[in-house]
Amino acid sequence: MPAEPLARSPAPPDAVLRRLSGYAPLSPDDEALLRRITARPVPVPARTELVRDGEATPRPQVLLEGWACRQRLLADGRRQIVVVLLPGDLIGLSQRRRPLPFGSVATLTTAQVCEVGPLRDCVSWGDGPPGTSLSGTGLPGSGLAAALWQARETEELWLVNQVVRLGRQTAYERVAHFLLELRERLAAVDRVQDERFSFPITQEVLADALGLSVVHMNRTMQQLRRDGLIEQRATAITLRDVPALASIADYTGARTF
Amino acid sequence: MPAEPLARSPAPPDAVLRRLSGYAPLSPDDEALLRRITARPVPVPARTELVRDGEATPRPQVLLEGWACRQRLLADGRRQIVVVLLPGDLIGLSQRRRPLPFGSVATLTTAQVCEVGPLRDCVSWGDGPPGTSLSGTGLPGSGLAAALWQARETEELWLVNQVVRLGRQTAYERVAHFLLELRERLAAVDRVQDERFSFPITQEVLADALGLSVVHMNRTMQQLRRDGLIEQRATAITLRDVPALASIADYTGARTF
DNA sequence: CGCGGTCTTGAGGTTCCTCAAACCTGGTGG
DNA sequence: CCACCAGGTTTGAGGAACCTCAAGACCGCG
Repeated sequence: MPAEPLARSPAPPDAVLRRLSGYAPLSPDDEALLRRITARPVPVPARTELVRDGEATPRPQVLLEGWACRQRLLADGRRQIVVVLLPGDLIGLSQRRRPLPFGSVATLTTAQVCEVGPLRDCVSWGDGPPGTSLSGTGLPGSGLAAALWQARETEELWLVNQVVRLGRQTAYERVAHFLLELRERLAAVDRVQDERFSFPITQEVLADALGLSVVHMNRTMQQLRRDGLIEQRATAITLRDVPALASIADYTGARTF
Repeated sequence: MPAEPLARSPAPPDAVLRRLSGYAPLSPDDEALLRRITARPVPVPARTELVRDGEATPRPQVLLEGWACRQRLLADGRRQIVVVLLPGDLIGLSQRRRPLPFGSVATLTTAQVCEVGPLRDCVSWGDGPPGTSLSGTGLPGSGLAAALWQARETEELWLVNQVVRLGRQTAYERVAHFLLELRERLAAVDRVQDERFSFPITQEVLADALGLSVVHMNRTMQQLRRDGLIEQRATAITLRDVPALASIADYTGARTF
């Protein structure tokens, strides 16, 4: 921990480290590498494009502070946010043989971002679950590679959740489900206190994430407030009744099962 | 090609091989391995569960014939099909440290399935794009590992497509978009002739995939037929005007860009 | 011939959307 | 200090898209 009395309140040390160590035990070397790599974050304003759509070889980056999203725009201007990215999330780690229209990545708020090219070079993904290295043990490997693998699996889970929300849930259910997912993800990087967390996005963004119009988004949020399920003040939100929300949303977190 | 005059019309040799070799050049050894592994397909009836939801270590399988899907069920019976699986698609290749609610995998039609455990053991995913092995060349590696990697990337693309369809497109657009995606995927395994391909699923399945009710699904298909965009006979479908469909759906294929 | 599964049609209702305007809040400049 | 503005939230009203319920038609199959 730094000795200087930096009074920045929203700076729980190193979101990435927290995230990844939650997936697999990291060796001191792994931790040192991560700390070194993320030592020089760069401030980025809101609405900045971090990865262009169709880039085959995006620069590997990590989001240390602030929110971002992966999104796709339709020709007529409609926007769908595919997934919201939170502190500790990795961006552009996987390269492809062919450019694919995965959508662009852009910041939603001012953010702290860090290039982590070394992660791509230093880490052998071969240690991830399907690899040979540890297949003898029958268990996924440990260390940075395993954690990165698990992070990728988790990202896929978010996509599945998003599909279910958009395909088969009502507006009310969608918001509840989405809030619970955010809560779980933010808790993993120590950003939830008493079911309360920072919520720095506009209803327009929320609407684009959940496939709704701004107006309906607004009315749905009001309903949740009236029902005593959430409470919103300034740029923070409190989930007043997590079990009720979970029941409404049919929420199955990553830890359940 | 086999010498026996097997009159089975829908048996273009080895969908997996076609799929994977489209992603990266395969060595003769790779091809031999694939052929050997998929030599003994097992027939499976429709509506058979291939992977249970939440399984951490699913058995690696490959779909050689027929259609399947990854789906998630809500407590009240609503079903969302997350992704449709076609001949040549891989199932359950990635294992996880923790069981995650990815949804179950089930056949939609009678199918030919093959267990491919060796793929998990024999292949070092470390040769995939983010690995060290070929990072010196600046290009993703070649061979089976690279192809498997690319297959995984492509699956993620299907999820993104699905999110955009469900979140921001009308029923009409969704169907058009979905049909174009199927066409492209089936073409990759040589199952499209003159924009015509087998389409063995009911409107109920289609509805569950596209987040619609059966009734509305039906009316939407009728509209597409009336507009001369598609033609359906028995269990096959013909796309009569691909450019028009692409324009309606704002379709960006995997090859475009 | 009857039967189950699928497709189709009709009618009425709900959810969600669009358009439009009002309101609120924080910041800026006169 | 106040007028003004921009961005965001809130409200109202009417309409479009989509849903549910229910029944009938079709079709392959035993």
